[in-house]
Amino acid sequence: MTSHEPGSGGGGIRVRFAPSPTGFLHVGGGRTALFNWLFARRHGGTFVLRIEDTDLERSTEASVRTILDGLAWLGITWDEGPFFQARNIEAHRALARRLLAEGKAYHCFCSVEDLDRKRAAAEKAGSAWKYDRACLRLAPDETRRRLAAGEPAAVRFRVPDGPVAWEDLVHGATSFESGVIEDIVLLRSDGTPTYNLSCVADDIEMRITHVIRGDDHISNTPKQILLYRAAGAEPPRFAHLPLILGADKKRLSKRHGAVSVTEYRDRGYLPEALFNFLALLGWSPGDGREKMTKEEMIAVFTLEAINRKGAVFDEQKLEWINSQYINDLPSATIAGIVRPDLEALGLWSADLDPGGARREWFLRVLEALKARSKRLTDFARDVGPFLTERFEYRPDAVEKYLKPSPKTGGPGEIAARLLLLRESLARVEPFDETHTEAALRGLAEGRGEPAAHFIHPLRIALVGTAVSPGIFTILVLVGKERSLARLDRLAAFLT
RNA sequence: GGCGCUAUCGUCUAGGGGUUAGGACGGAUGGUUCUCAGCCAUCAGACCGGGGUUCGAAUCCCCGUAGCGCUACCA
Repeated sequence: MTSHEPGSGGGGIRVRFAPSPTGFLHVGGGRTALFNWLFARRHGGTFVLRIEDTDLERSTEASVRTILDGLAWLGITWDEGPFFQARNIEAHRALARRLLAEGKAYHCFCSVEDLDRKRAAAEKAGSAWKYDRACLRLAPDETRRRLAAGEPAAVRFRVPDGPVAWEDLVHGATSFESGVIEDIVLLRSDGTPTYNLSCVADDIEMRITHVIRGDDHISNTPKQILLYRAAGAEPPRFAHLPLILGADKKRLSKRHGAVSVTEYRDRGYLPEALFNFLALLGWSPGDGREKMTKEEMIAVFTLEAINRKGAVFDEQKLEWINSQYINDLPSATIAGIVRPDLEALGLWSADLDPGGARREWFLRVLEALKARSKRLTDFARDVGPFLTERFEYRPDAVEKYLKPSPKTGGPGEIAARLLLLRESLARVEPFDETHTEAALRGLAEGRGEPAAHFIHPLRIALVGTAVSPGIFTILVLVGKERSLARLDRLAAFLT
């Protein structure tokens, strides 16, 4: 509907996300997928998922699963695939053979050991190493003879001279002198294709029009463009995304903390929040909007608006966005989300289910907890005292409000206050916020004391912490019977 | 070392010849208040350096510097 840009006709825009299944879905990979997805959706294009599993040693099925799970969780849906690159190896080999036949590639008998040795020597001498094309100079007869003798040979691409330039959709004009590019290996001596070959062969076959990937691929791009040309194919457009950085401005990695998408899920982040945060890492709509739905992003997304500078992953901001999303969530939705956690803690019961006797009440508890929750995991942490009598008095709360002080007196006096409060609350009817508040304040006033002298110990009696939603809100939520019992319990604890 | 990319508050960013350089997170202060969170208000906080072009440069160009990335028969 909106695809009238040049290049979008005749088949439309096709992009791909091509992770290698050697681990979890990294947030950097997630963001790459996200930008590809946004771009495809913006232009009514096709988003292809391709698993680059040509490194059989390191690729695992578990990794494929976690990547797929991560994408699905983020709400990134693919139109085609997942395709497994390893299954396309024959096609990759065929391309290499063709280049060989056309004289655009050649056999190389140099051993990995020899190459390593030469490289190390050059490095020691302080000079840059590039493959010396020793095997390019071999006489055709000799090559044939050694091949016939069964000597293992890699296939190298003969990199043509001259500049290679492209108009990067993020960076603008970018160019390399191909003199600095060595003759890359297309086929290893065991006959398996390497990344650059497989990538180009598949992108050609899948008719990819836009390659949107990380900045770390910039130096692969001239090699691949040369390969496209050699293969007689039109190179796609390229867009290189800035890297996600840690606080030290180095590429985000495990030593910076959590880097996997599923890890953020487990830590209580909402997929919409992570998606939103990741999108804003390097891209902005330009009008100051921050909290945006996918649809709003799709409506205004352009690759040109992506920043060229690497962006530091700031978890504080993620947490803030997450709290915004949590606030918008109906408590019934939150109930569904926290249920597994509560079940694990043995705190769930059937009457909390939809339609259950305590359902309404439970939703009110969640509602009360919502404003101060930054992550979903906060609910499981805070909801305990509402569901069970088995909760502890937090040491920091005891330290803050139950220690003897000139103003509040010692434990005996605090306990006496709690008992007075208990007596007064026992008479409150109905037991709602207005009436309980009137009772407590009336009691304090009558004794010429600040209400806080009753409120703080009451909070600890009710939930064990120095922090909670409004005191009368939780008082009503805990309910009369249980509140009175808890006042007794704390009074007993103090004496 | 070589090649490449990048450079606006601590962080994410807007702006792209003339602006009091705007917003958000985080921080600080005040207000609301029973705590915390929230909310409201206010404050502090930036154009890497040097040259050029220009009446005028954060913005365009060059040089430098710094950071990062790549430099595999990994992807």
